[in-house]
Amino acid sequence: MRKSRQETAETRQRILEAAAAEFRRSGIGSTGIAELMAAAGLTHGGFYKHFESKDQIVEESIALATRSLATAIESKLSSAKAGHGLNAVLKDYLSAERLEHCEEGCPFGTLGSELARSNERVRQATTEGFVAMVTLIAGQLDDLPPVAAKKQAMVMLSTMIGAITMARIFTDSDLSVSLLRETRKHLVK
Amino acid sequence: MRKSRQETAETRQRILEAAAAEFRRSGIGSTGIAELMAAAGLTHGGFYKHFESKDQIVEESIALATRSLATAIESKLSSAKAGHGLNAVLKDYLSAERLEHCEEGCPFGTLGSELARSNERVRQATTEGFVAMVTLIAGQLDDLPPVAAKKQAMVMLSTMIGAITMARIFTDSDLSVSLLRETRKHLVK
DNA sequence: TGTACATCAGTGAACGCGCGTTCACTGATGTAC
DNA sequence: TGTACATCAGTGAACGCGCGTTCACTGATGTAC
Repeated sequence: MRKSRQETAETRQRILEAAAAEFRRSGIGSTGIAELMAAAGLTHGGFYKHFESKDQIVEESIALATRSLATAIESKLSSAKAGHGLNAVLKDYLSAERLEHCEEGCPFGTLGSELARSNERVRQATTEGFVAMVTLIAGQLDDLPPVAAKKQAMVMLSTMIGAITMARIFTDSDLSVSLLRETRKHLVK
Repeated sequence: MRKSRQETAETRQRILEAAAAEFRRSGIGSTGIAELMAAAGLTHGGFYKHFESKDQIVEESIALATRSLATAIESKLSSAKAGHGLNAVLKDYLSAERLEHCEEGCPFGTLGSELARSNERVRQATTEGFVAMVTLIAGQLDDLPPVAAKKQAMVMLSTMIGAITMARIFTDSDLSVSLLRETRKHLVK
């Protein structure tokens, strides 16, 4: 049952989005092709009509997830009052909702240690995503010269990532909430 | 070829140490029982004479790894001049050597996102390890009241974890080095 | 202390399962005339 | 525009492999007398 070109393209995109969510929810290694295709409403056999390998969809879905995050941050920044953009981003990123919903969360936070062991292309996509987000955040630090702003933004972003990563591990949810709150206070000052 | 009680205990410890290193090097999901037993100089079949399951050794080896890290931090703190303990810890934790040698590194940094998906007991061991390390670091912040010192220490530690996690992902080693350096400067000030 | 038997650490083959990938097949879409 | 054929998205069975776990076996250690 061949599909039209448009349907094929839409299906590919649907698989990609399902993958970006499933990988963030369950991890890259623990998410099988069958699981990810089922999340897109298909059976596993058709996967290879759209992607060459699991490696390829990992790479593309990480790139998609970082682009989504960048878009979300941009929209938070542009809808906030002047001078309050960063605060809005922090409030969103370090919120209880993001803590719970890995599948829509920051791929650096949900997949960090797995990405460090991924192949060159995946790590390259991740690095580029990180740099793009650093640039966005640095744009908000207009009281600093550009180079210093980038350095500061880089530290801020990795601080946020460390906080959400650890908060997701803790068995004590008070501790999680406290870490997110204190991190926000620390970065906002 | 039964072994003496002492030999058996030593072997168990050797397997545990090998596991703590292999899990940090290659990840929990990607490290097989056979691989970990080989690293301890044994074959896979004997594993179940010492541990009930992979889950059990994961839990015990995470606890071991966090204790090792705590010991390393304590030793850095006690050998540094008064008031320079934190700086010594930061210099060590955020060093190029730790960046390279995952197998001896901080289990939070090398395994963070995998730990978040682990079972309750593993997450419990991780949470306890984190709190123990926070207490150590808070002890150095003697210009703050105890509660504030704990909060500050908690943010500091998760900042360090975020930085080493991201630095291990980047394909651009200048970026990694820069992130570690800026994080150190940020935390020392 | 010496002896006979029970215990058990370690080995390597085997089991069952899940995973990434391949393949033959189906039938709707795309294309050439 | 209509027709005949080629293409190919999607299905589900199958393959090969690696993994966690089990098991029969070996021979050295532990224990009871």
